[in-house]
Amino acid sequence: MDAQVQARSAARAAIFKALGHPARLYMVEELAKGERCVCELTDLVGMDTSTVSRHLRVLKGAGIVKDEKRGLQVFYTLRIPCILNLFGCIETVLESNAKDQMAVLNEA
Amino acid sequence: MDAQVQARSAARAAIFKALGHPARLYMVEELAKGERCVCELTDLVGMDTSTVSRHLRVLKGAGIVKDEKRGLQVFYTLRIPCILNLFGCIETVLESNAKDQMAVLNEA
DNA sequence: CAACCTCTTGGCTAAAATACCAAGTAGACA
DNA sequence: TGTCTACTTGGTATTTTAGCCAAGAGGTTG
Repeated sequence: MDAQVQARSAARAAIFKALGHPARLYMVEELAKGERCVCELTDLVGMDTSTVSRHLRVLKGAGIVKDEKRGLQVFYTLRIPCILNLFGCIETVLESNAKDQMAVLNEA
Repeated sequence: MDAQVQARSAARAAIFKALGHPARLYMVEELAKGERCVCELTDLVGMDTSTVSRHLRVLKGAGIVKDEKRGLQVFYTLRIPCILNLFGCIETVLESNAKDQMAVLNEA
């Protein structure tokens, strides 16, 4: 793994990493429906506002969302809609995992 | 975020999380070309065998790869080829980030 | 069966992520 | 101007992740 390959993998991995948290992923799904302010997302995930704010910063840092302040509120938007395409394959993996789990249970 | 939604997001996020490490992502890309034994992957990423083995366990735990022992070696294979479809969108995000970065530089 | 090879696991340490509360910032509005 | 609202940041404790070395497990081969 030379320096260039390393850098490429690191850049890609950073995006997956940003999506690799339940609350962040859920917020991304919600943002797919349209822009949301921090307060809405906070209600949605049921964590402290400060925690939600930090999660949003991670998503922003990865380039997945962008923010815009209007009045007192800050609205977040999905920057790259194709993120949603990812979910199809993820679902396939989950279904496959579930099937394997069933197979294991049947063996017992 | 009720229990069911929480569980669904957690399951999905776990897969992204597994992909969210440079070495693991690189190995997935390599496995896209065909099965590889641990020793080949170890050479490729240039880490300790034990570290590579642990990374592979993470990928296996997420249901992304499967393993098969043949003789002394253990061969890993991609379990769900559609994982590769994910990269297209990731690349879009990276390109978009790069553009923004350029814009910031030009402002200065 | 003894030496060897490939891989996994135990043990440990260092670094990073996550969550909360408290405090700060910035804008709205009486 | 003072206060309220929406959000971010500082500080901190806890948990998780990542890496290596050493040791074990499982198969091969002389």
